[in-house]
Amino acid sequence: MSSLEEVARRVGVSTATVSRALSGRGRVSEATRARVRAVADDMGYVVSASASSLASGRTRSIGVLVPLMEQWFFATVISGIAHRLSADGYDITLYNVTGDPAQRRRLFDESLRRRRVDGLIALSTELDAADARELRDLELPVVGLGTPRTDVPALRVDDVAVARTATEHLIGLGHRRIAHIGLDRPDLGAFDVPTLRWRGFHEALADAGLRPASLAPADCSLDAGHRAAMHLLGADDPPTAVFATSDEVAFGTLFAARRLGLRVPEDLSLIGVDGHEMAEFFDLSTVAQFPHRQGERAADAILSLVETGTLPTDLTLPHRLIPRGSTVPPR
Amino acid sequence: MSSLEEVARRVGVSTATVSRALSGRGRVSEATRARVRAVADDMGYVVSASASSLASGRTRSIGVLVPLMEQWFFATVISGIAHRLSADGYDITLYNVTGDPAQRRRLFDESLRRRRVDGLIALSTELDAADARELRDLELPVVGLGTPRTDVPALRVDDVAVARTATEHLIGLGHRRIAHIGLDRPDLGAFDVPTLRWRGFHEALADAGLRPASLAPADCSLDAGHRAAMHLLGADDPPTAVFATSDEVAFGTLFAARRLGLRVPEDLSLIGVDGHEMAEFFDLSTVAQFPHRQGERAADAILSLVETGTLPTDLTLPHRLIPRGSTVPPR
DNA sequence: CTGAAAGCGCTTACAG
DNA sequence: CTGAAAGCGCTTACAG
Repeated sequence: MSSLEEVARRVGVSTATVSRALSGRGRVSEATRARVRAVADDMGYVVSASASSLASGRTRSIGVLVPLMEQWFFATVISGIAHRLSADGYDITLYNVTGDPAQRRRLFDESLRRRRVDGLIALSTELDAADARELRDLELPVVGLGTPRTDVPALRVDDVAVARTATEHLIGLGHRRIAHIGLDRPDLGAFDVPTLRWRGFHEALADAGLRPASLAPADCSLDAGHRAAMHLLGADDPPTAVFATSDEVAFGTLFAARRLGLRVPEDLSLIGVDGHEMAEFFDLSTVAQFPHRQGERAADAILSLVETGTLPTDLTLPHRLIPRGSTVPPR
Repeated sequence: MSSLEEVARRVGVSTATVSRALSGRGRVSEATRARVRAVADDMGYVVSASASSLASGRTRSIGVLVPLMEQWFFATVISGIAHRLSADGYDITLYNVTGDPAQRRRLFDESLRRRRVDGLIALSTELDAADARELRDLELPVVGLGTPRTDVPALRVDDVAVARTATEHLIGLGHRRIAHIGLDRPDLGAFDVPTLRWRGFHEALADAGLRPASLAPADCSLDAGHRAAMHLLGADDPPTAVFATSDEVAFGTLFAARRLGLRVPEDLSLIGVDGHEMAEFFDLSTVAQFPHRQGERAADAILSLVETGTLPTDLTLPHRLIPRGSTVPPR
């Protein structure tokens, strides 16, 4: 015997009424609703997710596509998403997207087709036109966060402005030989985060009549930052200031500087991006972007899309310069 | 019309046969199976998660209870879990457990009762007898990881041994005034991780005929470690060595030492626990415990419990001393 | 090896 | 406001 049926029997109403009373959809008299609630609570009854999903077509679960969940930034975004979703009674299903194309195919062709989620948040995941079409065919709403500009709507910080802010901070302090550790030789037609930061860096320098001292390639990890910085700072005539594309890259740069006997900020000014919790301890200047809040905003957006079919009007994410001891005028 | 029905119609067999062919359960001739597969692939057909779950009682999803997912340690464990689960076609549902008792009640009384998952991995979450009973009533298999000793089976590192290893390393170097930054005044009846590490620390000192120089309280975060260390190291007659209960606490200690003008390792030897990626850059000695692998092991265990009803025989997790530059003999 | 049919536990038009 | 009943899309004994 189904439990809903048991509740109905005990209260003396139909299963339809119990369903309405418990879900809040459809009209039920206040008295009936109260009795149903009381009996259900007493029995410890909760609707079965799969039965409810099958009948209603809604799962009350949101999927999150995430590339590197060990990184502080993504872990913090996910925490923000979870915080907001659980407040609305939604579950969160994690899909770890690796670089492996076969795994990615399986994700799109199988996992998402199983319809276990009502909507999707894609974190820094590149969705090409085919992906976007597939999601549209599945009628699966998506919201991106830090995704390159594609056909799917996305929340974004203005990464060009972020990079300009950081770079102009260094210029304003009097630096003239400024290097970037982030993306090298970007595809100028691209709109991914590292490319946009590269662009902002170049624009700020150009506006000031400066040319980049050098550009060291690195992805966003500590390790890559460290390697790039060892290379950059170990060369002849190193820059007096570095704009790192993330705080983790900046940490790597810090370790490299220390190993090379360069002092920060005396010999080298350094600024990152993110507002990493450890940046404060390193006394690292940064452009903060509040990832926990970003997660909440992304959750708001996907819930709005799933429940009302509309997106919040403002999809812009804030950022803020936080100057600390790692950036000073050059000697 | 249901899609399974559509596949059946196209192949010219019953839906029962399609179901068997696609799931691999029950006998189907190889020829039939191949035709069904081909048509299903061609149509892009994938079973509906909710329909399949409702009919079979299995969700192919595992829930993960996690207290602090922003922390590197937990994020890395989850990544290991996800890696292993996705290889077996299982989804992962994240349940963020906060300190809020109401949220915790909701988790047990509602979320888990919805039966959206086949099993549960509890990360460092204290499950009391009532929780364990509730899970048993729900017939929801659980495996703990880093959970205090309770009624639920759990994978564990031997935390007493971990702490002994770290402490004996310091003693072996010749230190006599050794402090612990971790738990202060533990409940000696408890078996949670910080308490066990506290115990190992004390045992190692006692065996060497030493007494703890001091004990500074801290939870496992960078911030708490920093605060505790400022207090401990700023006092008269500071210790010559510190055993920090985690690498993040050790980082906080490192920042505190720097702020107080103490040099590591010249003025202070320092060792942590975890094997944090950043420990290498800080040249921090540590007792590594391989969280990614822990996640995989936990996933293995819950899958085994869900699918065969048995646990792997060995639930012990390894650890290993990694001596680095932060620990040297005292002056 | 395969099919007919019941059933998993809900939700939701439809009718009153 | 409430109920009878169909239906959501599968799985699985049962029978052959």
